[in-house]
Amino acid sequence: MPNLQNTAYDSPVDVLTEDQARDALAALAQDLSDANKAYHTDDAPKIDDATYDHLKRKNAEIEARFPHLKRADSPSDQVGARAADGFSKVAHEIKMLSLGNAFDDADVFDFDERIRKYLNITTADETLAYTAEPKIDGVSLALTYKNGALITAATRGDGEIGENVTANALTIQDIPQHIENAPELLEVRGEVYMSHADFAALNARQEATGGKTFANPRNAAAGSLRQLDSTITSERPLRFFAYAWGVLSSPLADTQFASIERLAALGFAINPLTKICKSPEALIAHYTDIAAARADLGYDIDGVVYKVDALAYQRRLGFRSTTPRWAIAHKFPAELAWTRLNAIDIQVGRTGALSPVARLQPVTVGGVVVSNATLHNEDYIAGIGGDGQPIRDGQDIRCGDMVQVYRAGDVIPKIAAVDISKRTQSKPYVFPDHCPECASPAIREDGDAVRRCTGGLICPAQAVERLKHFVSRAAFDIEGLGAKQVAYFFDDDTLPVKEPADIFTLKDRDETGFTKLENRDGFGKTSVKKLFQAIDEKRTIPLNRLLFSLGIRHLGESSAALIARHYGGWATLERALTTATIGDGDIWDYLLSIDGVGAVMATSLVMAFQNPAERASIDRLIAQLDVQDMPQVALSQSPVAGKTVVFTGTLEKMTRAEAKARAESHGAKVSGSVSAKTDILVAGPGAGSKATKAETLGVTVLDEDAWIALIGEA
DNA sequence: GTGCCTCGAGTTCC
DNA sequence: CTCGAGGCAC
Repeated sequence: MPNLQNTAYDSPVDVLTEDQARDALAALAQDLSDANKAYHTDDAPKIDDATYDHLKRKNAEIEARFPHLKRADSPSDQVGARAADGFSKVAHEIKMLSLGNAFDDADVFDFDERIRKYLNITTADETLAYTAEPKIDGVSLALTYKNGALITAATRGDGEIGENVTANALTIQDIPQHIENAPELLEVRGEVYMSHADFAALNARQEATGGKTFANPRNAAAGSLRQLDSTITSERPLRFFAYAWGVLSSPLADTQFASIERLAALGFAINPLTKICKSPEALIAHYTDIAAARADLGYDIDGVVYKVDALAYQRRLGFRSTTPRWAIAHKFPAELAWTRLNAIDIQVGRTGALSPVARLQPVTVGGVVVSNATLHNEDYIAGIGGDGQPIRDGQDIRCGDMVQVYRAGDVIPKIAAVDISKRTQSKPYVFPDHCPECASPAIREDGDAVRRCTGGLICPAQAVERLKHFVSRAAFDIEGLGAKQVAYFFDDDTLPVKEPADIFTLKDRDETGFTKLENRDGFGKTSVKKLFQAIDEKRTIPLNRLLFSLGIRHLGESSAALIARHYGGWATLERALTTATIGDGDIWDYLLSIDGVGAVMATSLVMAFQNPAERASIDRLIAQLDVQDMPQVALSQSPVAGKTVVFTGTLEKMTRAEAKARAESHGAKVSGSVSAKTDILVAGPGAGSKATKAETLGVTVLDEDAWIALIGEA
């Protein structure tokens, strides 16, 4: 809590005596540090943003007047404090995607083969070339230039929305503020990084001044780029390599390599190890060269990126949901570390899944201290992979074992191997067959890898996880009511929140609460008022979010949206699912006719609405809400939007997969066989029975050129 | 039945 | 980020 008895907090700075100022700075350092800690570690801010900013400004004012009183632990030097609140958001016009991964040579050959198959290019044909360049281990940044002037710099964020760090980017030497002879609009993408030498010097400096040291150059680069005060960023030796582009008013060139060279000509640093390779063998050779040079580069890299060189091919290959088809990252083998497995704990998830977690003797792997690792499931501990094949040479994992840890994808800690020569436990780990939280039997269904608690709604662990899911970002996303808070209310005897509906009755119940919320530790009048306001705001909720929030098994964010769009409103959806029969009838058939919905999902959905206890809980929730209908989907402009299309015969201008992907991007549905539902048949040479059938049914038949003209593509 | 591709669920550390 | 499972095309 702010140290309000300290009068300096409210006194004008210019009347402070030196002693008062010294006290005030000490109190501010303490309060701001507490606030940061609460904000970051407890997920429960003790003071609101306005107060926080006020205190921080006050601190800066006092320091400005009494520079010699500035403390070693001054809050103005603190790294990462509430930075996320400080930057405005920037939407990426073209999404910043991640890349698929290759871990060995075979994956690289597969990549090449996939591309050749998609484009219908044989190995003998040398028109297919790739670029290969080191994958810098830093922070991605998108720089937008208008008429040659740097307008915005945005971090990747979630790929769609990033943070505006323009002021900080302007302080980076490698990033030109003005460029000549550039397209009117140019978005340059690349990586911000810190060299090993600069990283070591920075940490030494931080240590000397009592500042925070960084675990590795990437964290240092990320932390420096996200400083709210750009004068701090300007003192950090950040560098930048350009490797891609986003929106452009005119093309840079017609190959990847030439485009990057063009960026170099415009004044951007590009990586000197970028090379053209004409075969997977050449890619792997360059990878080996880069791996050999890795230690001497002077900056961190975590692999080599391969991209199809011809932009025309890149365009044809297009994108999968989260990655481009025309690029892949060939990763270096992960760093490994040995440590002791102290215990195996079992966590219970929202769906009742029992997940084993390894508690490890903390160990540094890849610059980060790891103390937990996922063990996935029963079979994984026993040494059996998902395909039934042995993993870790079939070795099982026991408590007390020395295990080798790595971070999969440089993030998730996993166990690579076990040293059985150091084993002390003579018996294999026995996976519990009862829920550790509610003691209900935990069973494993046929063909299922996970064991699940059968307690359902009565299992407290499941109930809490369901609530956490309910308030999560893609569901109700109530500000100030995160996982920590829901768990707090779940265990609170005077104001219990046991199911979603209880969240919306909190305010009324608080009126009669024994110790009113605003009088409790960690809450205040303002924060409670804000919380109730945030809850009220979410009483109006779109159908897709509501459906997702219910936490029905097999129904994730995108499937919930799919179902919501098909039914449009709560009343329609509720009526249908309440009266549906599993495996039979019109409603069942309709559910299965939705592209992307199968029997498993449909069963799960119907059961949730027809299980009396679960249904009662849903009804109590709905009584508190105003569920919004889904907006009518804006149909694509294309003349083929909503039409069902079938391709037959030989396609000469594109492959099957490509034709399908492109038709779908215009809103058409592609089917394999001609039926009464078919709108258009695209027939290439050699079309057989399908063409005949189409004519009988009166379906429009087009040749490939006519189809391309129709969808308006050259 | 096999082989993509996408989604869902669970996980770690900052 | 990864694995497993669901859904669908071949």
